[in-house]
Order: sequence, then C-alpha cells, then structure tokens
Amino acid sequence: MAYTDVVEVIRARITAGELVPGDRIPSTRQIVAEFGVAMATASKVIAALRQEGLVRVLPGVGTVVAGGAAAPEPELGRGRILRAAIRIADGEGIDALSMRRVAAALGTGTMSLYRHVPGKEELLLLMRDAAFGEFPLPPVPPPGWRAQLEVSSRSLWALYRRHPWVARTTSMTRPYAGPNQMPYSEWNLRALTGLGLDDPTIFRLHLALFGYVHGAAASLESEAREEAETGVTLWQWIRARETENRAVMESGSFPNSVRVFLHADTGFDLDTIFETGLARMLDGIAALTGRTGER
Amino acid sequence: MAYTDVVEVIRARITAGELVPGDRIPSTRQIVAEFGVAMATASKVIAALRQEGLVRVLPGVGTVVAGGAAAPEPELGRGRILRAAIRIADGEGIDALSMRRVAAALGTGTMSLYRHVPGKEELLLLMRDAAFGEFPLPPVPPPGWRAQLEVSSRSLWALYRRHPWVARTTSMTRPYAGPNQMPYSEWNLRALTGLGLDDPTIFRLHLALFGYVHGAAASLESEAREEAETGVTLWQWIRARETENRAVMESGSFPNSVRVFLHADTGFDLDTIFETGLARMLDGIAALTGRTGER
DNA sequence: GCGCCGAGGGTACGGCGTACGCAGGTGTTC
DNA sequence: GAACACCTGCGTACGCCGTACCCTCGGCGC
Repeated sequence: MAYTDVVEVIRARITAGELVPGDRIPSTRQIVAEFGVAMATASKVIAALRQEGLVRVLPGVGTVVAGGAAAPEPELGRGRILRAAIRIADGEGIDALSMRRVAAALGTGTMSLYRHVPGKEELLLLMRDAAFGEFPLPPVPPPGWRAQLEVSSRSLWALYRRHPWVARTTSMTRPYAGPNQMPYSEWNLRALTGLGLDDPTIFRLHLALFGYVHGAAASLESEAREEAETGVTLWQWIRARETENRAVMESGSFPNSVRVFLHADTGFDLDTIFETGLARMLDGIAALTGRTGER
Repeated sequence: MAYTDVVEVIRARITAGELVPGDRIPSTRQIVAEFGVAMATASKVIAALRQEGLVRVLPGVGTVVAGGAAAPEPELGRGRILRAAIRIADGEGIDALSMRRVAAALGTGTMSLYRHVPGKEELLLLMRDAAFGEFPLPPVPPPGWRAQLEVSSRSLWALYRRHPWVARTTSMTRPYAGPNQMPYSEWNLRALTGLGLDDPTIFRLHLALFGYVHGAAASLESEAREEAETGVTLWQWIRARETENRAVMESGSFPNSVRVFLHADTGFDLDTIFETGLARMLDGIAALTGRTGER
C-alpha cells in the first residue's frame, strides 16, 4: 500500500465532512496501526497533506484539519485563557476568579493553564494590560493640554467602569508597566510638557491625576455595586446599623452629614462625581501653570 | 459559719485591693470548696454582694468586681483581637492576615475568635475604624475651609501611611461607616458648607477629595513597598523586563516617559506627590467657589 | 525504530474561612 | 447536691484556593 492511498482515504474523510476543520486526523502511530504501514510512510502521509494545505500541524498537539476561520488556536493558548478570565472577572467579580474557575470555563485541567501563564499574579497583569488594550487613546490628540488630559482621564474612567476589577487589582503589581499602559503615561506626560513645568513636577502631576481617577474608581465602585445588589443607599445602611453607635449618629453631632446624605439619592451619580473631581483637579493644574488650557 | 462571714471575707479582699474591678470573685463552687459551706449558702453570698452593688454577675462567665470603667473582658475580647490583627497587618502586610494567624498570635484557638467577631470582613471593618480612631481630628478646626480640608486630608494621608492596609481594604465594605470615620465626613462637609455651594455639589466635592487621597495612597503604597523590598525603581524595573515589548519601550515611541522617568529618582517622594495633588485639588475647589480660602 | 520535547492534565500539599458541635465553666432553681 | 440554661474556648471537618511535581502522549529529528 503506497502512502498516496492513505492520503486518499484521509482526504476523503475530510471532504465527506467526517472530519471538520479543527478535528485531529490520525496520528502517525494511529496510521501505522490502522493501515499497517511503516512509520516513515505515515510521516510521508502527513507531510503530503500538509503540503496540500489541507491540514495544519500543531506541535505537541497533533495534526488538525485546516479551515477558514475555524479555531486557529492551539487548543488552549494565552489568548483564550485571558479572554475567559476577563469574562469571569467582569461577570462574577474578581473574587470569583480562580485558576480552577478559569480552567473549568475552558473545559480543561487546572494545571494546563500554567503552561501558558506563569501564575495568577501574572495572569492578572496580562488581564489588566488587555483591558487597557480595549481602550486605546486616539492616534491624534486634541489641541490643548487640558483637553488631552480630559481625554485620557475619561478613557481611563471608562475602562474602570467597564472592568471594575482593574481598579482593585492595580496595587497587586507594578503599575503602568504593560505595553498598553505605557501610552497612557506617555500621553499625560506629553500633555504636561512644554508648559514651563520642570520634570519632577510633571511627574507628580501625572501621578496625582492617575491617583485621583484610580481612587475615585476604587472607592466608588464598591459602594455602587453594593447599593445595586442590596438596594440600600449608604445613608439607609448607616441608619439601619444596629451598633452601639447608632445613638451617636442620630445625636445631632453630625448635622452636615445628615443634611447632605439625605440628598445623596439625587447627588450620587458616579460619572458626575468623577467629572466634578476631574474638573477641580484640572482647574488646579491650570492655576499652577497660569494658562487656561491652550497649548 | 453564716453566709455573712463569707461576705465579710470577700468584701475585705475587695477593699484591700486584693481584687480589683474586673477581677472575678470566687464562684459558688469555689466558695463551697474553700469555706466548706453548702451551695445555697454560696448563692446567698453572691446575692448579698450583688445587692450591695459591689459585684456584677455576667451570665455564663462569672461574677466580677464592679467599678467605674473597668473592663469586664472575658480573657479574649474584641479589643485584644483587634490589636493583634492590626499589629500583624502593619508588620507583615494585609495578605498575611488570616484568622489562624491572629489566633496564633493570641495563643488561642482559631474558632475562639468567632465568639467575638462575626467574620473576617467584619474584623477588617473594625480594624479600619480602629485605625481611624488613632488619628482623631482636632476638636477645634482652623479658620478657613481650605485649611480645614488640608487638615483632614493630611490626617487621612498620615493614617494611610501608618496603616497602608487601610487604603487597600476600603473597597471591601461600605466606606465611611464606622463611628470613627463619620467625623471625617462631617468635618469635610462642614468645611464646604456656607460657601454658596448646593448640597449635591458639596457631596461630590467631598467624595472627590476622599477619592483622591485614597487613590494616591492605594496606588503609590504598593509601588513604594515594592521598591523598598526589591531596591529596584520603577524605571529600572521596566527596563529589566524581558518581555516582547522591550524593543517597543526603547524604540523612541515614548520620549516623554523616558525623559521624566529618568528623573523619577529625584521626584518620587510619596509625600511630595500627595501634597502636589492635594494643592491642585484645593486650587480647583477655590476656583469653583471664587474664594481663596477664607471662611 | 527510538529518544526528545513540549503540551495537557492528575495528584497532592499547605493554607484559607468558617459551620458545627463538644467540653467545661457559670449562677440559679429544684 | 443535681438539673438547668447560659456562655466561652476550641477541635474537627469541609470545601475552597494556588501551585509543585510528575505522568502521559503525539509529533519530530536522528
């Protein structure tokens, strides 16, 4: 039996739809067993099919049927892990993200993940960078430092709103380090350059602005989510607490808190709060530079 | 031996200072053993002492000597747990804080903690509030809204610097809720009241300012600690990364980042960064109110 | 044909939060 | 005294977690 015969049989299985793109064709050893040929023959069969472009060989996995948009991923792969992890973190919260949970979502073994990711911390870093990749800054910045800082801050805010876990995992590793984070730093530093500020000041202003956006997201997100889950506003919750300090809180010692918190229902909009603080921060930078926003 | 004799002996021990407020007096069974009297007699002794107001009976724990502000703590107690937990979090980081670790530090069983604390989340909340209690605001505020906001913000900053874990655990529960946090909110809201701002705006400014301090602490603390532990500055670390993006970073695409980060050694002082952002934020509020800081 | 290599994955270890229940103490009542 | 209701300390166990270690298996170079 010539190797072309075997090629013919396998090609027939593919064209018949018996094997669809992504399926594994018989391995060399299986060919040896099934057709009673030598190892060299089986090797030649696969080489011929690969030559035709009918199949693709994935090292360490096997030889699979090629095909248009069908699973070009080598089964697992960093990208699939990353997407699954982000989907879990978005949907179930960062606390629900475990290596076992990710593996289950992918239908694979837990330890298989470690072939593609060194550990959970690195996975979080990659997730973080991938999230930044979803919110790229525009290629051409708007005119004026203020508009530029608004663009980057709002983009960062949108990122934190879309992926709340990013704000809460920032401190787990060195920040601003991934390739998708770098443009943010660069953008802000560029916006602040040329205004007559020295470099240490530019650096501090950049960090202060990032810190503000980050802090607003981190401290407000949990409150918003808790309120959404329980339907209890902050002040209602404080009132409902049965602690020993209930009397203190209603004692009249905190008149301003009572007055303002009672209006919290109308004033508690995350985006509005963020914009308020951002405007103050930029006003403060404007006061420092003595310019009003032109480049 | 009449029950009054036994009463006399125990009263003598108390007045002699042999038993101080909070100490347990002999239990009924101990009285039976020590004085050779019957159970009914021992009961009568304790009833008589209670009648005098000399002792207090704590159901299920014993009878203790009464006294002004004496602690009736039953050996363990919430206060000891709290102090041990804070000591661990300060010294070994919040990640090292586990219920088992706290119990070990106290030389007690893990589950004993749950007699005094509902769970870890509540323990963290109590720790947070205790930390706030360490940094009380002055009883009489300085004149002018700006000076007042500076006082509270710097006090909060000092708190975060002293107990870094506070900044990282804020989002785990409802913020600003403990009795020691309330004065901070009240202080800021009072400072912002009377400047012609409406309540929702006051609320937003307050949250924005808190968010800034919190964000600065949370995002800078990890960087500072990592740098202290490894001795590697941020830029050195980025340079040392062996990722696929090293070429990108050195490609000249980020000229401003390179320029500014190279000066990071001189500009990276946490307190200075904090003060820079705080001044900007307050300048921004000043621009909004049209006043410069007077009340 | 045979060894190599790299991917997938199973087992196990130490650690976590905490539900549950038991032991041993208490003052009071029979 | 014995029984009772109570409270505190704490041992055991369960189901999670991250991950070190080792095994299997397929394709490939020799």
